Amino acid sequence: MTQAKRKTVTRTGTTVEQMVRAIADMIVTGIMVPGERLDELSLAARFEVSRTPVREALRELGAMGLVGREPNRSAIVKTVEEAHLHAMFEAMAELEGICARLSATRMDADERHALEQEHRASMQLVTAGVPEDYAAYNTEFHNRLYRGAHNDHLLELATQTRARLAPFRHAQFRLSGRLSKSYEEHGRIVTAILRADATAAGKAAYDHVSIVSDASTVFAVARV
Amino acid sequence: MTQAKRKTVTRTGTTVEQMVRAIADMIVTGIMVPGERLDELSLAARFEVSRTPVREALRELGAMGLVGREPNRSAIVKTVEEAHLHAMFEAMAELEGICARLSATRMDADERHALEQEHRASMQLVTAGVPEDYAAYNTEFHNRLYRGAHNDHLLELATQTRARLAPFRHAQFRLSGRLSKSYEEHGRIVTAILRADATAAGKAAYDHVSIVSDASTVFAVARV
DNA sequence: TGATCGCAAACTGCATGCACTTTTATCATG
DNA sequence: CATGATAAAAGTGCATGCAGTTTGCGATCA
Repeated sequence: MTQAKRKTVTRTGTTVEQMVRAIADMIVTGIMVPGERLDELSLAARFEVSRTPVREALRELGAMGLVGREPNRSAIVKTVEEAHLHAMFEAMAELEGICARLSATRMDADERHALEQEHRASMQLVTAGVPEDYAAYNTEFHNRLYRGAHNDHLLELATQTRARLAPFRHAQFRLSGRLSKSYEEHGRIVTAILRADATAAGKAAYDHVSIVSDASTVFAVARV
Repeated sequence: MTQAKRKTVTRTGTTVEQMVRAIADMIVTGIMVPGERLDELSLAARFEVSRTPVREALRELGAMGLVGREPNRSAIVKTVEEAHLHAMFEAMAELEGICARLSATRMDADERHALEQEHRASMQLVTAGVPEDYAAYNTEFHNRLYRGAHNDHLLELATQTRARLAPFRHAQFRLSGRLSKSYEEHGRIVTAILRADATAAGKAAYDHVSIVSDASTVFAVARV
């Protein structure tokens, strides 16, 4: 049968897909900074492949909006300039609002139960005060909201937008007090959803993201 | 397809970009039907290029969500199955609603004026009764709404979603009466925006898309 | 000194080739 | 006659090569 080459058959498919993920990760985590050139030869060397798969990966990253490409010019990590950053946070807030609103009426009993349980459990993380741990939980919380809307496309848009904003939201939980504030805001969202109060849920989620936006912008401006 | 040799520099970018556009167009206009296989060699022959740029084009179309790709398998025109179709229309409605709501408070005088003028002018298209012409105007109308929100990211999400839905919305204006109905609904949106009534604009746009959704679903189901 | 031109190195765009995988056609077997 | 094995054909994944474009740098000249 097929011998699993060196790249074992983890859920990653082709070489290109692995590279897309790897590069996207570097951009999103800030290892690669906006404006940085991504020349094909270096990347090929770095990943120990030829230029062909690198080119395909860059093409895909371009379509994803993470890198900019112009003919006969190196791909560059896209600068999310301030205006667009604000736009993205605003869009994110709207999307979260929609997801929460729909979740309020569409989540089934299991989903509601899980949401509540997890939220309660997260209180420990707040008191523990480890930003990384809470950030991980936070991501899961929001994903739960996106899934709760029972709308695959919305899930896709929200996930995609969130991924692009990740680098700018990275340090938010280090701000003093933000951790417990976040917990409180989550609480409002959870309560509204459990009550099936769509409007309240939507508003709570919208506000939640807006606040994050304010908190993060400082950071983003400081860094870029 | 006979003018591949010399690329007229100005108009289109690279070969790949041209191909992406061409293929996307074929999918969107229904020339290529969902499920159809897009094998690299045939496309290469068709466009008189080698497989390399074809592969890159398919990669990009995959990222755009128009074609599905799995390792070692031909790319296929994506079937937007019914469940997801409904999800996408719903998401589209939400996005349009947001754009209209934001447009109501953010459009500047020029934009408002242009919106109104164009809408008025479109009445002629209704009486003329040529679905293709009205469809073209309709696209422009909606783009105007997206831009009016003054939010690049939202614009991107809306454009992207709309592109994916295009094949399923294609025949809507052939339905008897849909043309003038559409005009009326546009009118409601325009009026609300000119009045800067954000809530009304949002609702009108949401409803407008929802109705299109109903009208198109019949078509989609019948065809797929 | 500084600006400009020209050339070579670096890099991208695309073609071609080969290895491996999937699909299809053929044929043997119950 | 259906079924399963199997080999050829078709197709994808990636490497390599070459031509054209961009870029960096040094020589030339005002």
